[in-house]
Amino acid sequence: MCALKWSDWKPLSLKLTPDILQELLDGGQSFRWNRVGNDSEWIGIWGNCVAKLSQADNGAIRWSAPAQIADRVGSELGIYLGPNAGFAPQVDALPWRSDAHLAKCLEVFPGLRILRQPFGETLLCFLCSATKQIVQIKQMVALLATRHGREIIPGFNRLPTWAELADTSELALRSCLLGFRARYIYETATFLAENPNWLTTTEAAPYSEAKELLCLLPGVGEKVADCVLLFGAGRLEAFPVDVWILKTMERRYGLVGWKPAQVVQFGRAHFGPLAGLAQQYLFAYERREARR
DNA sequence: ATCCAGGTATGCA
DNA sequence: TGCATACCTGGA
Repeated sequence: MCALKWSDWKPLSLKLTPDILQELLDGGQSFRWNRVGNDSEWIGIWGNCVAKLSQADNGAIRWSAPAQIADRVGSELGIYLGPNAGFAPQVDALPWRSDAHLAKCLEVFPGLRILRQPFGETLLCFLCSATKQIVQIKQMVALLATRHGREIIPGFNRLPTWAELADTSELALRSCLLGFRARYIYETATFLAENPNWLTTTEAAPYSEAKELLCLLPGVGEKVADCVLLFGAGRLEAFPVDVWILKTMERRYGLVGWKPAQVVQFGRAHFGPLAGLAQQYLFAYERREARR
């Protein structure tokens, strides 16, 4: 066995505080980033990519990847992390001038962005997410990769493709800690195996049509569909409403007793076509308050 | 021990 | 259309 060779560290035009980097990588958008040791280094897997991020004291972030795939990872990382300039123009277009709470959230998490993850695996991850905490979702996803995904480089597996999942069984999936989600994932896999272009078509469809299509899949409701479109297709108009956003809307916006569907309407009307970006800041803020 | 977790589908008024 | 309940199971 030979030790894995990593490429030299290269700079990213990304600079964040450590806690905002954590919020970005491990705050519920993605589920395959972990700290290396106990310090300022992270290792993550997405698609066929493996990368390490390292943060200097001034917040500047560098990346490295296994030498033999470093070129590819380098260019994919640029897509994954979003535009070099970040989301500054989009953030500025949010209604923070007339919304003091939103302004506060933007101020507390400067530089927070929306990841652009592979569509199919974002769907898989959020099918795992129903009534589970991030830690547990990460366990499920890790088991899926270990048991059913192919090796990218020694020690690192990608997630199984939908075709590969269709070749497993509901029972095999249940043993990946999935519980009742196993049936959803298996049935979705069966459907996608019979409709090979479905995901590609859906990803390319206009937002509302894509959302309707996703909601046809077993286990996919409004919330999951919006997460998949926001984190896996860059659709910033998607406004996922989970318990945290419900709580935020109740506590900060006075929408006591509103149901998720009503909050979705409110969000789109109040925050506009980039509502999903606002959602991420509100979400991060509410969770931080809860931990205090 | 017991309770809950970033929902969704289903059954019943 | 609206509301309650079941669904799995590892952690807190």
